[in-house]
Amino acid sequence: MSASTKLSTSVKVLCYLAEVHPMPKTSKMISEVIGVNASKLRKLLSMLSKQNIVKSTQGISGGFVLSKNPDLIHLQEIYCAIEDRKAFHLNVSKLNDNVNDRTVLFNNYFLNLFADVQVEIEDKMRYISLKNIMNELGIRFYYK
Amino acid sequence: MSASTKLSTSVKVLCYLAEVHPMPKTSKMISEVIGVNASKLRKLLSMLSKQNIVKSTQGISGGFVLSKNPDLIHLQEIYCAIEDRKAFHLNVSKLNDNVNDRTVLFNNYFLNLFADVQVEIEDKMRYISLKNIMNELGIRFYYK
DNA sequence: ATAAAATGTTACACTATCCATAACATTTAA
DNA sequence: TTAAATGTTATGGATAGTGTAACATTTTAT
Repeated sequence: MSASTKLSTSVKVLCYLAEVHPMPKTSKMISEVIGVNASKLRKLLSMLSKQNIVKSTQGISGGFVLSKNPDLIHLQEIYCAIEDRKAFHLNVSKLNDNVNDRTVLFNNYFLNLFADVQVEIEDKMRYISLKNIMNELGIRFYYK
Repeated sequence: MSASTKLSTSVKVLCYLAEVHPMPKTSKMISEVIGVNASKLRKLLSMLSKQNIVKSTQGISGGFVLSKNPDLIHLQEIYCAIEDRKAFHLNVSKLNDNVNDRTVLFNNYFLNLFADVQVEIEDKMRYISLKNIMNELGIRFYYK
């Protein structure tokens, strides 16, 4: 799953959980609504759970619930929860005998450039909440 | 080759061509300096040639030359020359019977968001010229 | 307590993509 | 005319991604 696909899938799931809040939904139920394999959803949701975006409970009548209000969940934290690798990733040259100072110089330059870009992307996402998205898409939700 | 690797490799090559300007350099020569396979370099350089960033001449004593001054070559045009796909690419769901209006809604939302991000990245790159980079890295070049 | 049912994680076969290189057709200048 | 360069296609091996299954672990309802 690409970073962008993971992000959009996560948002779809979270919007669904916001709509049906506070009813816990199992990965199987979500799978049927979203159309993504339940096992894969569990992997995604387990990461969101570790960052306290959703709350999971096991056992009978368990499932997943939003752990905070949609206006407190931002795209940036979703993105960081599901993606450790950066959006722009430089495959720096393997260090061998042929690597000279010049190569190191270039690699550092692009590493910095891509880091800058990354920061800008995350800044943009930091100001978009789940509530923003649902409002924009005309999805009603109930919370608290 | 990832987009970022193609970009940094291209810049390395272009800097080298700027340094030795106006002497044509063959893909084999460049390969030995940059440490990237000559065939792969030709593929990259052929794309740069189509966007008039380098000029190629075939035959004996042929090779590649910068086609304009380093201060007129910007990262954005290099990036566009070598990469058709966007940096952020949404794998939109295959359209089947299960795809409902909701899915289309989400896909459009993220398509727009990623397009915005793409524009910002390109804007950033539009203001970085090859000359900027060479100055910053302390690489002297001769042109015209 | 026990069993049912959920998450969380690992494993796996299959596929697709990537990558380095080779091979060859095409072009061009000496 | 020929040598030598680019431009493009092909290829085989490695690598990564995908969808799914399997199973251990946890937890609640009875």
